Amino acid sequence: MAEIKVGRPREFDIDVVVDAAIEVFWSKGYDGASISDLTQALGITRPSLYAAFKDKRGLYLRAIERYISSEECPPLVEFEAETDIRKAVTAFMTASIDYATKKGDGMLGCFLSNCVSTNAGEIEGVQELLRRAIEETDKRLAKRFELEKANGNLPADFPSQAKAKLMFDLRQGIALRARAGISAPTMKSDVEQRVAMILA
Amino acid sequence: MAEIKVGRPREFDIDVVVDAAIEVFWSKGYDGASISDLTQALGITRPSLYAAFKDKRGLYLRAIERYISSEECPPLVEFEAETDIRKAVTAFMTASIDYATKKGDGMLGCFLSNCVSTNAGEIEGVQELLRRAIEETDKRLAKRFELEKANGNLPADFPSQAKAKLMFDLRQGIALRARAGISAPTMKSDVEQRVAMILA
DNA sequence: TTAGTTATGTACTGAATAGTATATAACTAA
DNA sequence: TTAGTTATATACTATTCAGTACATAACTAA
Repeated sequence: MAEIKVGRPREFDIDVVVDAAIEVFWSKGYDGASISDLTQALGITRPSLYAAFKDKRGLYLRAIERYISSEECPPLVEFEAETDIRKAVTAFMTASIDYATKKGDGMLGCFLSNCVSTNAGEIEGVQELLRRAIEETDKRLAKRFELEKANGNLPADFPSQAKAKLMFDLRQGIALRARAGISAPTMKSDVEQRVAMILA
Repeated sequence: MAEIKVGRPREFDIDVVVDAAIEVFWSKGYDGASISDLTQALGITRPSLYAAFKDKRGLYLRAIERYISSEECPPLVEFEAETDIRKAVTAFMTASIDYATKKGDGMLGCFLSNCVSTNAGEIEGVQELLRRAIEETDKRLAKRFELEKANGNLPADFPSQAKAKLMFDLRQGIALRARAGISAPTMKSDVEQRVAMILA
């Protein structure tokens, strides 16, 4: 498919704009974020927004897709980066807490957990994206465990799938607690115990 | 405080109305639920709504408070009702899955997790209510474990607090998965393993 | 240059929004 | 009965909303 460019080029970087949209949706919610809120935060005009994303829903779906596919999710990245499996699990839990609490008041928790999930039954296409995000994260976590098993660092009967889901689900609890204003240090007091449990 | 009643009495049961409001907010979200949506579902007129709850936010806070304080939360109630602790934990997990998946499409998951949490940073008073809800649930769960310890059904060093939070956090994962359309049977395949882990 | 194409800026539209004014109905207390 | 009080019903208002029309600016291809 040869890309033939004609006409005036777009004046903004679409990825930058979508990143900004994530922030707006995250802090205000889908219904709470008006087009004016968005255009102001994204630094583009209304017609540009509609030309690039068709409508508000189009921008929202695009934001979710970007959030899912980007390698930005710190807990997951840190889990995969740490060489020692115990340290990796610990990093996942710690990063989950930090990520959920460090951002501004409106962006506490997790974009998927505390924003997207609200519209899963309301906006066409959201539920599918959310489901894909969950299943892919489960797989990524389990993959690492399988690798450790192959290397003999985990017992052969280690239930990678179940443990992956366990870690994921625990993270949702952390996201909700962060959203409720519960502090990082409070949550971190349970990390060590949980890591031991996950690897038991 | 002697209640002196004067004038025309309210024609609707306020608790019934608030219950209906929970359903509307849960399925449409706070911003997504219009006053017209609400009055229609509650079967009352606009002026009645404003007279009884001051404004939309007042009704929302009232709905959250009722959801928290009511004994309706099935997982918690079943956890407290079962006599055997292992069966009780199993009941909690199973009921969490059933409760999150059995309701209509808009009401999947959990009202607190998948609706209220979205507005925690946006509407004055919501974060405090959410936090209270979490802390009280943690306490209720831990209390049961402490009771079992006193009766010698759990080891003396059983970390009731940590286990309570664990159960709560797992439930949030279940709520999110339900919201994403993941089925109850799929989630139930992990219950036995998780129960064993909680009581280990 | 020039024709064709696309993005942007301004200004707008019709619909939906939260909240209210006013009149009336229905109750209580005496 | 009657005066006082409160809920309801209808109808409204001012605002905000998502989405768009139209003119203009800026680019590409030739």
